[in-house]
Parts: sequence; structure tokens; C-alpha cells
Amino acid sequence: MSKYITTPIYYVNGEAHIGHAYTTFIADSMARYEKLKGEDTYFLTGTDEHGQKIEESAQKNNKPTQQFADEISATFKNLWDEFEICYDKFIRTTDEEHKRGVQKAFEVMMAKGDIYKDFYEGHYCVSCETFFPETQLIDGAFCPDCGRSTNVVKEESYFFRLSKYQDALLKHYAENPDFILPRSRANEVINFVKGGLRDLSVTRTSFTWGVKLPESMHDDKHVMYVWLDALMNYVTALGYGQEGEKMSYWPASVQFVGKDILRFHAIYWPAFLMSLDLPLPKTIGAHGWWTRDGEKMSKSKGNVISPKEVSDAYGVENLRYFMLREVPFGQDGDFSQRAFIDRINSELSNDLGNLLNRIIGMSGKYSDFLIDSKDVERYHAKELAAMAGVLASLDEYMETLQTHRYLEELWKLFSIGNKAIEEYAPWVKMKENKADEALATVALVANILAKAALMLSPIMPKTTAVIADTLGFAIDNANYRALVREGKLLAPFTIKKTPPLFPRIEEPLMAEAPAAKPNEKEIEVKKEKPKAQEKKEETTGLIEIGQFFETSLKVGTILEAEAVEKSAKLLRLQVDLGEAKPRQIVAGIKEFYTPESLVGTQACVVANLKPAKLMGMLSEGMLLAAKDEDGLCLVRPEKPKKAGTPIG
RNA sequence: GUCAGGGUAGCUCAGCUGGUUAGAGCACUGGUCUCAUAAGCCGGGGGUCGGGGGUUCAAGUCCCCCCUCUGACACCA
Repeated sequence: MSKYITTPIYYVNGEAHIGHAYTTFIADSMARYEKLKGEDTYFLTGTDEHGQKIEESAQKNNKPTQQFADEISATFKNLWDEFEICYDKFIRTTDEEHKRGVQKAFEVMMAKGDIYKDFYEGHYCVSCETFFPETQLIDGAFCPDCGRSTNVVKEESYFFRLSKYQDALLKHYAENPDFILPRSRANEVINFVKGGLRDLSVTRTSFTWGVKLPESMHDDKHVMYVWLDALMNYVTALGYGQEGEKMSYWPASVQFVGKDILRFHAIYWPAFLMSLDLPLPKTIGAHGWWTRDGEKMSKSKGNVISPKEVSDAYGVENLRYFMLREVPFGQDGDFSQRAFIDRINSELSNDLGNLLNRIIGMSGKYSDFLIDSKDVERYHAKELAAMAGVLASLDEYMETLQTHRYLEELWKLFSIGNKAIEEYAPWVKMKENKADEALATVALVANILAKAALMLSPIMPKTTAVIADTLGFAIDNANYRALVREGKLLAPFTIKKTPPLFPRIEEPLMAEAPAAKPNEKEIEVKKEKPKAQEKKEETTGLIEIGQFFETSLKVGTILEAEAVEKSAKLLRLQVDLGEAKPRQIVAGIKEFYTPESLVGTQACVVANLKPAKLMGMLSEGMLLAAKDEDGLCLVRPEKPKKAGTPIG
């Protein structure tokens, strides 16, 4: 059976970061693993290039949209090429074949009755330029982000009958426990689906940078909306709906995604496939995020790590090894130079690299670099058996995407090798005139390294090619079958004097993560919000008086108070701040005050707080209160003051 | 708040259906070989298995309560 492995297509709204590299490394390793095993394997990656955001970004950069997309897409492709990612196809959603494939799919869904035309009613916030579903609005009318009122915009749209597939999806999850890996993520998806699926708006008329509807629809106002367009890439890349298609690779064996887009891949995507009468992928693998030195990476923190920067300093293969070894699949991982260097030194340099050096040295002294496996079985049956055990356990780890366990297990081979050298001490055997035994041990280690190199080759293709070259063989399927599957030993060969593969690293090779890059940070925050000054002064803990007065504090008279149903903490208050209308403030003080006891009393109110939505209700301010282990009390004026009196 | 999954050596974690003195890697430390990249190998210290109850001949492993962390939803002053 053939194998098909995909990464997500990356959105061309920015350059590749370490997360993109991670996904790509895992997928690449998996593809190489399958290819090593002789599987007919197809590996897809690419870029997602449609949508309003791209249109806007292009405009900001004063470039034609297509040119803009071309340029960013090329940065991804170039990086993958530099990293020698072995993709079979790099798809772009602006490819003609892709567009035609999506249109074809749309027609099939249409014919099936899964697409219908209706109106997309969105609540549009002009200021935020965003649509919000009614459920997210504050008091059913206000923008959840900025609190301004929204307009109802009614836009003609085609809808996909996602709701129709709810039961079929749940059934599929239940029957295929490996459909979503890691399994802990599957529960989240299942719960979401159980919560009910709404039909999906799959076209837009508000922008044009997307795939047009098929001509048969005679409706060229519409373009396909993000997910239909993007998700379909996995089959259009195989030529879905086109001549000369390679759909025999479908269904995919593994589709890697970041945990943030799991929902689209585990719900929308299989529903689309069901509608197209195509089989579902075997596994959707959702990986976690990377932090840096324990902190989230973000542009504003200035601690984003570029894969290029790391590979320039440490080498791509070391980075691949580290990322796949360090973190269990699905979990978040942390990148720190300390951890990275530790792994390079102790695992790559000491365990692996040094082991190779040991036999180069010995064979040079004992046998003029000639290594012959003829006596290995005779003297090292024990080690050979242990090695076979390790090799047999590896497949399962890779198949369940547990690369860290795979590598951990694989490393046991080097331990067997290092221990064998110690136990049999070839230098002693040589003095005892037992050259046969000494050379058998050297040959044993050569075989260990050869087999390990084969199994490590998916993760470190170039390095293991050097090891193979040193040991007089090549990394390929024939040798995989002979040495790993059939347990054969290396034919006699002359070992090459290869310089150390992994020089130890004593000092970090990159500048440390900017703990605080104050300048950039300030500038960036300042641009966005005047509040920036608060952050700037965080270090001293002291603020200017002016900053204090940015907070508008006022005396408020509580006119009404009522408990919020189904809420443990919230009271809904109407507070007079001396304005035309009383403010509605939702406060988390239910545990400490009864509504009756509050009416008519006064409290201090933050009057210029961004409105927030609590329990679906607008809260237009905040009451000041003090809370300790004994409970909470409101901060109130000592004597009654006119409502709206400023506090300062 | 609801749901899910965690809390086990300094760190990262493994411990399946309850059963001998609770494990691994890293880190630390003592010893030792010399083929080797100050690498390797052998040994050691170090754990109230989040807390409290309970079931049992026997619980890290099952039940209840509490604390705490993470994630997804949902109302986070």
C-alpha cells in the first residue's frame, strides 16, 4: 500500500518560523522513513495564498497580490530546499490545477445536495473589520473586541451542510481511535462536534482574492472561502478532478497539523471528504507549539527564533534531531540552547560520534582499517540478540508518531556498542594474541553503527550518509532490508578515516534570546496602544502621575443590583456615574454581597475601562475592591459624594 | 464554571488490568579502563509517589473529598 504524507500548507502572510520548520521536519522524517522501508511514498507541502488578509498585505506592500504571494511562497520553498526537505510536490493554492480541482469538488458537493445558497448574516465591526457570530456579541449588539456597536451585514453565501455529517463524524472517531493523534486531542474534537455543528459558509462576495466558483454555477460574484479552498489542496495536489491524477495515493496515511488547526482538519476536512465520497485519511497528527527558554515566542517580545538562524549556527540535522528527540508528539516543546547543546554533546557527540571514532582508531591500529564481520556471530551472539530486539521495537514508535521514543530506543544500540567495547576490551585481546576476538568486537560495533545509521537516516539523512560512507555501504532500501530486516552483517570493508561527526559544543553559538529587547518592544507596543508606558515602567514599579490619571476613577451610585443566574460570582449592577444613562457593570462580588445590600450605596468605579462581555452581558466598568483570605470588600467613599465625582 | 488530562528523584518523564526493597535519561558525585570527541564503563546519593479519608491480606496503581497545573469550550473584575 502506498503512503501519502502531508504538512499543512503555510499561510503566506509571514516568513517561516520554527513551528513551520518543526512540522516540516516531522513530515519529512516520516516520508523518508517510509521511503527507506521501500514504500511508494508521496510527500506534500506547500503554501496557502488566498484570502482577504493576503490581499491587504499585498496592498500595504504596494505589490500586485499575485507577486506578493509569489515572493513569500518562494521564501518557504527556498528554505525547504536549503534544508533538503524531500517533498514530492510543493503545492500553491494559486496553482491552476488546484483551482480547477476545488471547483470540481464544489460541483460534486453541489450535485450531492451538500451546498446551498443562503445569506450569511454577520455582525460586522467596522473598526475591527471583522465579522462576529451573534453568540460572541456583547448584549447581542456590541463588538467583543472593542465594545463598539456592530452592523448586521447580510451577504449572499453558499453553505456547506456540515451539520449533516455530525453523526457520521462521531461514528468515525469512535471506530478509528488513531484518526486523531495524540488521543488526548481527540476528546476535544469529539466534544466540540457533540456540541452541534452549524453549516459552514464556504463562499464570500466581499473580496476577490480566491478561487472563483465553477463556471457551471454562473455566479462569479463569489470566491471560495478559506477552508474549502485550503483543505482541498491535499487532494488537488494529487490531481483530483484532473486528468492523469495520482489519486491512488489517497487516502493520506498521516496529515500533520499544528494543534491550532486541528479542528479544521478533524471536522471540516473529513466532512468534505465524505461529501466527495472519498475515504478519510488514516491519521491526523496534531503537534504542539515551541516556546523559547520557557516563554511564548512572539514578535513583540522579540524572542522569535528563526529556523535559518539555528541551522546556520548548529546545522539543520542537529536541529531536526533535537526537535524530534526533545518533545513527545503533541506536547509543547521548549527550545533552549542549553538543552540543545546538552543533547548534541551527550547524545550525538558522546554516544554516537565517539563510538564511530573508537572503531576507526582500533581498526587502524589492529587491522589496517579493515573490518570483517566473519567472527561477530561467534563471539557476540548476546549483543546481536539485544540489537535485534531494539530494532524490532522501533516501527511501532514511528507509526504512532512518537519520534522521541523512537530515538530514545534507537540510542540503546550505541549503549550496547559502548558496553561491548568495554566488556571485551579489544586492546587486551590484542595483547593476548586473540586478534580474532578483538576484531570481532570492532566489527560488531561497525554493524551496530550501520544498522543504527539506517534507522536514524530519516531524521538525519546527511549525517547518516557520511556514517554509511565511512562504513563502506549506502543508506538505501536494499541495505535496510538486508541489515535491519534480515539481520545480515556488513560485508568486509575498509573503514574511512572520517573526522568527528559532531564536534562538542562548549559555548552557545547564537546570541541568547533577548530577555528584553526594550527598544523594539517599546516601539511596537507604542504604535499600537498608548498604554505602552505602563509596560515600560514595569521594571521600576513606579509610574508617572500622568499615567495614573489615564485611569478614570469615579464615584458611582448603585441604582440596581441583581444576581446573574447560573453564575457563581457575578452580580449585574446599574451604576449612576453622573452620566446621561447609568452604566451596566457586571461584578464578581456575588459571594460577598447580596444585591439588596448594595442598592443605594456608593463605590469607586473605573470609568474608562474597555467594555467586556461577561456571561453575555456588557460590563461597562469595574468596581474597585480589596480581597484577601478573609474575603472581599468594596472600596467606597467615606462620605456620600455626587455620582460621577472624579477620584484622584 | 463544564469537560478532558496531569501532579512520581534537582530537571524531563516511565510505571498495563492493585502484589517482592518505586524505575529511566539528564544533572550531581565516587571509582576505573585507554580504542575514542576531557568521550566510555562501573557504582552512589537523592522520592511523605500533591494532601486527607476509604476499600483490600496488599494501593503510586481502585473509590470519595480537597488543593494545584495544563488544554478545550463557556461568563474569567
